[in-house]
Amino acid sequence: MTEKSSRTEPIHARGGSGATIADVAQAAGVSVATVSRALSGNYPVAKATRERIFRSVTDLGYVANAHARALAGATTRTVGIIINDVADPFFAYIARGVERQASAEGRMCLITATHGDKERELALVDLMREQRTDAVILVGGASDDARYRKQMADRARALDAAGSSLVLCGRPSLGPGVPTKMVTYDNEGGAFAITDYLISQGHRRILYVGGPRDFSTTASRLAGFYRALDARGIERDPALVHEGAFGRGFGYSRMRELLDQDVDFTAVFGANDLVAAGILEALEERGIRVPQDVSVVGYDDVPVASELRPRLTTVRVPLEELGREAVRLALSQSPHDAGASSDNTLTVGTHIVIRDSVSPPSKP
Amino acid sequence: MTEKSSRTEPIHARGGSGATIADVAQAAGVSVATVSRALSGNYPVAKATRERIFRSVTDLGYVANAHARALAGATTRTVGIIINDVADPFFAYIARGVERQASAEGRMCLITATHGDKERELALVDLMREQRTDAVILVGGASDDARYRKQMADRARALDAAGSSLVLCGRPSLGPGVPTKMVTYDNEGGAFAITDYLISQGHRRILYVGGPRDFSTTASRLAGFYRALDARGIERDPALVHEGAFGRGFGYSRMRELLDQDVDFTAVFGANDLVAAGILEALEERGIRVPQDVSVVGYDDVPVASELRPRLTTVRVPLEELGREAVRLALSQSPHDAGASSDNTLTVGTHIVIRDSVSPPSKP
DNA sequence: TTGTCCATAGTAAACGCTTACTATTTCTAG
DNA sequence: CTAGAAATAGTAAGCGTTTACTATGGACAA
Repeated sequence: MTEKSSRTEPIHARGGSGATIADVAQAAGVSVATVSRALSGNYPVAKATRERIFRSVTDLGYVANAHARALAGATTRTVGIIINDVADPFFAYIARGVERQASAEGRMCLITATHGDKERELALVDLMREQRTDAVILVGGASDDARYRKQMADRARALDAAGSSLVLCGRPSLGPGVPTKMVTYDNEGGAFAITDYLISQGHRRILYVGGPRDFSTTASRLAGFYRALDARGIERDPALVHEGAFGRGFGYSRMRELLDQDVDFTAVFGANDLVAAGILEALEERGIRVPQDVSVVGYDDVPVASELRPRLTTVRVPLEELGREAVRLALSQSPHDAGASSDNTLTVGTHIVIRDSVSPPSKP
Repeated sequence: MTEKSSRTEPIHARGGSGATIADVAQAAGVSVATVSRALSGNYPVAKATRERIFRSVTDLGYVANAHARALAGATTRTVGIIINDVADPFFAYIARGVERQASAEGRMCLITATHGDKERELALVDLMREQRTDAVILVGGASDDARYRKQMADRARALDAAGSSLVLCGRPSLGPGVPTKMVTYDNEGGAFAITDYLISQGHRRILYVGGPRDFSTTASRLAGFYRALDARGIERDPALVHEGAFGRGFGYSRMRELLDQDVDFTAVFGANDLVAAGILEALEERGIRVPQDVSVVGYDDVPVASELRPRLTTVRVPLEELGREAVRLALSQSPHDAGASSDNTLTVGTHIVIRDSVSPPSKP
């Protein structure tokens, strides 16, 4: 019996942390190596021995120390996900997809929130790096900032060097040569489709409200919006485009202002469903009927869209699917993207769902 | 130079995991101990040395290995939270509170979901135990099952023995003597208040719909409901109570059945807002006006409640606050509850919020 | 009988960090 | 000037696992 294995009480007496593998080994009368093998099952252990070990495990209520395991072994079986806000349905559904797929692949899921703070986002990536997660999934649009891009690219490289990977989910590439994987949805296409639908119903003066300025998501949706106008030969009118923020509050207050200013329009494109909800509220408050007097559409198709009255016509984004795919891609062995679009970037489609908030304009 | 410090490449060449503290030490020309001290800042290090070290750290893109740190040091700076579903707003708001408070206290947050599976819940507690989280927060009602209770009690003891703690959030105690902390909200009181409000408006025949049978949350809400009836001398009618599930779908389908059966009632108490949303939908479908023909109330005051038309009168539960408090309590040094209610159990209040879904009954 | 091979089990060296001791300077007081 | 106290650095012993090597004892073939 060596000195080491003879200790019976922890040296630092750290509040009596639970049983260790050594305790189990002692109780079962075998070496720690044998216990480790019996537990991981990747090496033959005699049946009788194994049973004795398992009995000791339950008797002692032993669970392995994940940190020791991570330190000694290879992988941590954890994926990290960074979102804006846990309670925002857009992110919550993506997180659900990530959580489900991760747990289906036997991983835990470390969820953190940036609350929209870019610096915090960078810090969180580092935190996940410290945790040695198998992958880190970065969700949601990104602001267009060169310094930020460079910093994130550095982290992508560090993650890559450590055998992990950075998955960009619904946000633009960090540039060629930066080792990332990407899963996105057809933002521009959805915006095009729903704008075109509005036009096909006879609308010509369409207000675009919401979405932060210089933000990738806003840029794509606006691009689709403009493309639809251009395709039908409708002039772009800057007075009709009102960026600002995502969120119900923004939709409500900006719509009120616009109503006060007597702008001429027959339909409103809310940058997302929450903005559209705010728009609907402002409209309702002024006694303007939807869709009889003005039509409204949103984007994302989160549950509010169908709670609203009238039910909101919007663009469906397969949020949960997006999260699932992000994990699949992250955990797949495919090499990272090293530039030109390889199969490391996956795009899921969007489509419009027609409900009750659009009709032909009353004043044609 | 010892053998150990002379190694320059990792023995297992594990896909080139990032720089280690030894690399930083070498680059800065000091010992690892000094680097460790400079980084944690809990021991004096000469200014020049410290600067040299920090320079090497950024040069190498070094971040500490959280697992090694957890293994060597005391705490993991992580709290675990177990909820039903990330995308259910009830849980999402609690999770947001947890996430915010945890990050305010410099902790990470491990979020997992049970999808309503009791076995999975037990397994998740073990997973968190493996992760050696500083605390594990268990959210939401629990089913009343002796075997389950015993198993969870065992885990509470194990967690306690390991210096961590189990926080029960919005669920009943595991019994006297089990070391847990609790934060709850006044479920019964809220149900009483809103039922009493309905009665004060003149309602006598009130339907109660939703909530799983043998579930702690359902039990408390029903208790409050009954207490209000009793207080006003209204007879309890079993035909008016319809347990089943939380969720929009249940509210919708059960309400349809009830409507077909011609049950006599003037108001409906939805076990939560989602159930109430389903109820509203079924009512709308049949052309029954709310609140003119029947009044409806919900519980929780999640965002849907104010999206609905009519806006739902409901009971406000300070969800985010609940999550925050759970973390505060978990991380506080107060000893665990060892039986009789000590200050380890905290109850936050609920109150009704009156909106547009209730009016006096038309047929009095 | 002897030599081989297989099934099991044990030994001990990492993994990357923290921290109790120890060692070396450099001050500061007497 | 010098003893003793700071201030600053280094050494090395863990922390709880995994796993490459070794060791042991039969079973089995020759």
